[in-house]
Amino acid sequence: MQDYLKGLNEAQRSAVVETDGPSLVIAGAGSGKTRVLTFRIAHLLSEGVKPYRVLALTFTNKAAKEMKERIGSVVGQHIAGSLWMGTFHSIFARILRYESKHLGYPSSFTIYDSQDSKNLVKSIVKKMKLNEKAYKPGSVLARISAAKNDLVTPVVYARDVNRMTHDKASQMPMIHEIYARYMKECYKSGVMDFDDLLLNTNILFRDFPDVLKKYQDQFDFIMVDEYQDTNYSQYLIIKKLAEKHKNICVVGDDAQSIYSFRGAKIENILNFRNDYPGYKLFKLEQNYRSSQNIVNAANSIIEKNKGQIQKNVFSANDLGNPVRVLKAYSDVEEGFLITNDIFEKRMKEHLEYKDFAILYRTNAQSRVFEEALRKKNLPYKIYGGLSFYQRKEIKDLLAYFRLTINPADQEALKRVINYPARGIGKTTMDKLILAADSSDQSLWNILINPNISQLGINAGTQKKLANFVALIAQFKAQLENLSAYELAAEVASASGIMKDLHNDKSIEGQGRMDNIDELLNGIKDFTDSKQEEGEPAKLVNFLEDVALLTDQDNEKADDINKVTLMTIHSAKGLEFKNVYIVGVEEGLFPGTQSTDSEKNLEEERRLFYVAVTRAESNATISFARSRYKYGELTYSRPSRFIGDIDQAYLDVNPEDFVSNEKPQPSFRKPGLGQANSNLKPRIRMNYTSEAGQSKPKINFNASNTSGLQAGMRVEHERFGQGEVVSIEGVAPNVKATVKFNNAGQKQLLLKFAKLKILT
DNA sequence: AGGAACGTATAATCG
DNA sequence: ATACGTTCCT
Repeated sequence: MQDYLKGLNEAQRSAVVETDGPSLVIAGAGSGKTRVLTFRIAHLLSEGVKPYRVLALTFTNKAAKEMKERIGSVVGQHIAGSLWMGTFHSIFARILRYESKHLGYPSSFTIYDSQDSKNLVKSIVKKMKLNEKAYKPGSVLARISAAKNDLVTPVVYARDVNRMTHDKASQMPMIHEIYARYMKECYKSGVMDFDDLLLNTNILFRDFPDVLKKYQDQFDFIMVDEYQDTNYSQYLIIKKLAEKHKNICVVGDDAQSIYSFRGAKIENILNFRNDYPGYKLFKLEQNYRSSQNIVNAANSIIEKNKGQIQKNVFSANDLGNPVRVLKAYSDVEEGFLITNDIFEKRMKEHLEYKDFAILYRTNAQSRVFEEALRKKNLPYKIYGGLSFYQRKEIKDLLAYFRLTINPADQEALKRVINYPARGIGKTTMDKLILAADSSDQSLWNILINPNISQLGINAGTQKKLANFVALIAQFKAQLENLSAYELAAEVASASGIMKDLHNDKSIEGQGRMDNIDELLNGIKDFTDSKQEEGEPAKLVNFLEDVALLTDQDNEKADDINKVTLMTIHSAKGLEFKNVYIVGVEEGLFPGTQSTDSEKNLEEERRLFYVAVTRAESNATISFARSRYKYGELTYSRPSRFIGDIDQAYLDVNPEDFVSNEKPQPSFRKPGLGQANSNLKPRIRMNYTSEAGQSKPKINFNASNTSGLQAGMRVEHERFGQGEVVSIEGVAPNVKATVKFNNAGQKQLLLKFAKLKILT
């Protein structure tokens, strides 16, 4: 049973088996951190700890899902399935739904994404008649977010001298007031933003000790991954939950702390010893991922930072190749150089596309690489940027879903009340909003109020409003009866979205239609698999998942073997054989915003460290002497970070570093690159190539499973072939446990599962 | 009310 | 460069 301990080194093994009391695991890059976490949880479970008494917080949903599967393969999927494992946001959203009544929220609260938040801020600024030039929604929101992450409420904010001085200095003295109104509007609309999920959890635990006690009792063991990137709000939640049993294990690496811009406090990991005296310290220092050259080069970078936890990361792998530095004259040439290199290396070394990743500082840099890759016909996938769920047509449909679940959701209402066009315009909306504000009610309440006729809206428009209300009410009435897919399909057609897109015969319109199809297919998949596993598969459940998705959670099956393009931030935790770090220039990496303080610069340097340590065999750094920014040609010098790398591990042409030479604009031949690059519609490959991919195979005919018995071989549409382990339950809720060859062990409800009996 | 045409501000990193 | 907002016209 304890075979899994055999493959671990000594430090890893201690970190796995010493589960009592507080532990701090300092995990250097590539040191097998995920294995340790996985085995530690599996170890707990195999010792008889109940899965629902284990809370494990990860950084992304994807990480949680993968870890769950790995744990499941040791202890069984059904056990792993009952773990409280997920991101902070998803776990505490779940708790907040159970406990929402304490806070006066509906349990069906919906979640604003950052665009919704921005729109709300914008409308508040307008209402307050503030200067819209000075109060940029993004900046205002950043201040509000920072306050929330520090658990500073609007009242406290107004008394906080530091914050107020800061706001005055940046010409936005009224932020505290915007903040107060923002909170009020969210409350009124029954919505939370991302930060609220954590803030409200804190409020819940602070004001309702019984509730806190319940969860303190429940969670015997708590584990937190990427602890160096937790903010104060997250820190305090964990601290309170761990207070009773004190079985808390945090894992992290101070050298990889890269999220201070969203409130992460590197101090949380540095001060762990003060919070939990008597803690055990485990240091994972052997890097199994990268060659010696890469580890050494990375070490020489991070050495330039001060105040770190002492550690000695080393590699016992091959020496490997030095870190290579490439110079390009322009951003376009950079694209060609890198893609050529990938093309040739793949041929020469018989590698696969998935062995290559292009990492950049900002999403805006992805474009030239996309174009270069496309010209060379190399398949690629992009993370970040405009994700699938941020597309207009998708957001429109999701807004209908949100409104169906929570009609008070104001941003959702504003978004779709006149889409597809139904003759409800600005004038009408202004009247409604005025009424909502003066009576302190949600827009929806105004709409369903019989006194609506007194608002001076003409009879024709009133009729249109009534129709809209009836439409949403009709959807709402079906929330319980219909599955997620059934209701979603109904909403898509009855709302008129399908018809509207169908009428648009342009290429873009066609693409939008495909996207809606794809979303519906995704919901179908969601519904099928939840039903098969005997879990709720209503629209509410789908929306819950979608609201908290990250870029990385959208990966498609046939996206696997492609070149990866992503920001360095999203590459954290991942690894690739060959990594290209591009745009390593002053003013871009480090960015101009980061060069003003040593603290910011150190974070940028950690980011660079993270980038280099993603590579297993080869790391290549490139910079361009000129590039387009905001549509303007700019010139740049190689980044100071390149100089941070010890020359011994570097392969660079010294001539490229004569950085004072005058850049030569003539290198960009007009007509090449930029000029002819707008030939094709800019649709991302990873979404175009597989519209309809998830549609059920037509010729899969499921067998009648009434006579299914343990030991039989079966085939499943998505999970492939497997063997029935056991059958339990009485009709119609018979459940089969099936061990699939590739997908692991699953429990399936026979009334939903489509299984073909093979033997 | 709703669309076309024009002007302008904009892109850091994320759940 | 382009996405977004405003203005103007129907």
